[in-house]
Amino acid sequence: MAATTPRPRSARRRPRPVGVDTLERLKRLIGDGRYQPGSALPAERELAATLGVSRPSLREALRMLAALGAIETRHGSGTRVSATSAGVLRASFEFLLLLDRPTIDDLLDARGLIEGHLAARAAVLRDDHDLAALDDIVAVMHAHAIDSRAGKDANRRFHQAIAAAARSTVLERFMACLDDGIRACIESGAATADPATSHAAHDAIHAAIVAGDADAARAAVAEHMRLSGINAGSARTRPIGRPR
Amino acid sequence: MAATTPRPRSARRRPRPVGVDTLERLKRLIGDGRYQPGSALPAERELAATLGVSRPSLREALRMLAALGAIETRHGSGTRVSATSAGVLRASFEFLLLLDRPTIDDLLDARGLIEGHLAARAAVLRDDHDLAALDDIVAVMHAHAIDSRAGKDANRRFHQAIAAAARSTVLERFMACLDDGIRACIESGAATADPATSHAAHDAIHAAIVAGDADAARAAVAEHMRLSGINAGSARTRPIGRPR
DNA sequence: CCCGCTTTATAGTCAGACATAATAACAGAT
DNA sequence: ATCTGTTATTATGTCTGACTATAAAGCGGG
Repeated sequence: MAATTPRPRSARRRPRPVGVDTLERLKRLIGDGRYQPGSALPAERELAATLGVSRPSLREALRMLAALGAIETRHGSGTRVSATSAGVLRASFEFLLLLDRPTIDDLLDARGLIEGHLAARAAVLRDDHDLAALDDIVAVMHAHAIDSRAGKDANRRFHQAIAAAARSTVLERFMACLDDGIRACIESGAATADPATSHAAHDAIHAAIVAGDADAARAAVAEHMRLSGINAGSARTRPIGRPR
Repeated sequence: MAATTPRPRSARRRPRPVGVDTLERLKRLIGDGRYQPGSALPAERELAATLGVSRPSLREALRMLAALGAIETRHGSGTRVSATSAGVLRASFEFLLLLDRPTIDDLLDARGLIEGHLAARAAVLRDDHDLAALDDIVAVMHAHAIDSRAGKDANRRFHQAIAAAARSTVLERFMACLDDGIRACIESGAATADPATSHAAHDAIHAAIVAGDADAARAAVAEHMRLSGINAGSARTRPIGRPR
């Protein structure tokens, strides 16, 4: 019985809960490609047996992965690894907004910075495929009102296409988060989008990317953010969300 | 009992799992200030009874909140709401790196952009308190080698202090995520920090912020990133992490 | 050939019990 | 009176096992 408690106090580490430990193991399995993006995970009972944990513990791990945006679960059907990493930061960011309540201006400022950089990179790095995609989207935007269903959708895709052409997944994800937050503000009535200047601004950005002019692209985005699209009114420097 | 299944097929929405539903309810309670940051949550059994759900379901919700960085749980002690939102994006971002495997250059590029902006804002917005904090940290940095324990700690606090002075929680969080990722690269040996130029670069940034010169601050950060602190070697344009 | 039923595999949910860790209260020795 | 070791309490950690609800495939009848 001499070695019943062999671990010295200094190196003492708290044993991880099984659920958390299982999360790490699954993370690793997904990261190593054992479970490919878009593919189905084994059934809960089976996976629990494979990993040697109980189903409730496995479910805790799966729920954490779902909260992180890594998997999607459908009752009766099964669980699959998310096909893309596009949703990974979103839930966390939404929560961050809830806790920190930044002002709308802060969100717009951050977005302007990042999207300007993305546009500048896109102007340099874009290939024919990117340009073709942008052309298509701009055409759709011209064909629909900016505040229509199709117009909003094209608007979103326009910004996504720029981010994709810039070849920086990290900033692309950040941008998507900010976009979510700003969109939520607009839809909750805290700010309103002004359709008037949108077409012109988008065209300017588009033209700069086509021309391969990084500085012009950055400037066009800054202009777009500055005069607008967004009228935050009196709430401009107020924390977003409902008051506590 | 006529309204047992009143929902029409068109408005049919999938009922949320109890665990997910409970997550939303807790989010709301935290967001509304019912449970203050840093304060303890009721015990699991009690909270489960209050919310009218079983303990496993509540635990799923709590685990999701923990994965999002919103709460911290300690065996035998209890669960408390995180005192700050500093950890909220981290776990998600770590997972994003695992899935997307950006290059180190991508991380450095993003960090340079954001920190440059933060430094520029800090140069304009800083108050006496910020300047005093920066002075202290710079003094500590000069007193210790950059690769010592205390030096690394001061280095991290220096960047955090700049972010704090810039008054943009959103970008501050983004920066912290990037910092985590870059730090992980350095510690895993994929890149090495070069102590030689660090002091000079930090002093330049510090001086620009003290002088209130936004452009100089941005330029100093760019210089810091460029020549730099980081030697990524052959892995420079390789995806981070171990190969799949 | 198509529609609706049945079957089967899956996630959703709960109840209850026991194990383990952290903390506070208490009794004893110094 | 103070320090220390023990004990009691309360908290989370974990599992077993059963049952329900859903989705999708298979299958039969029209």
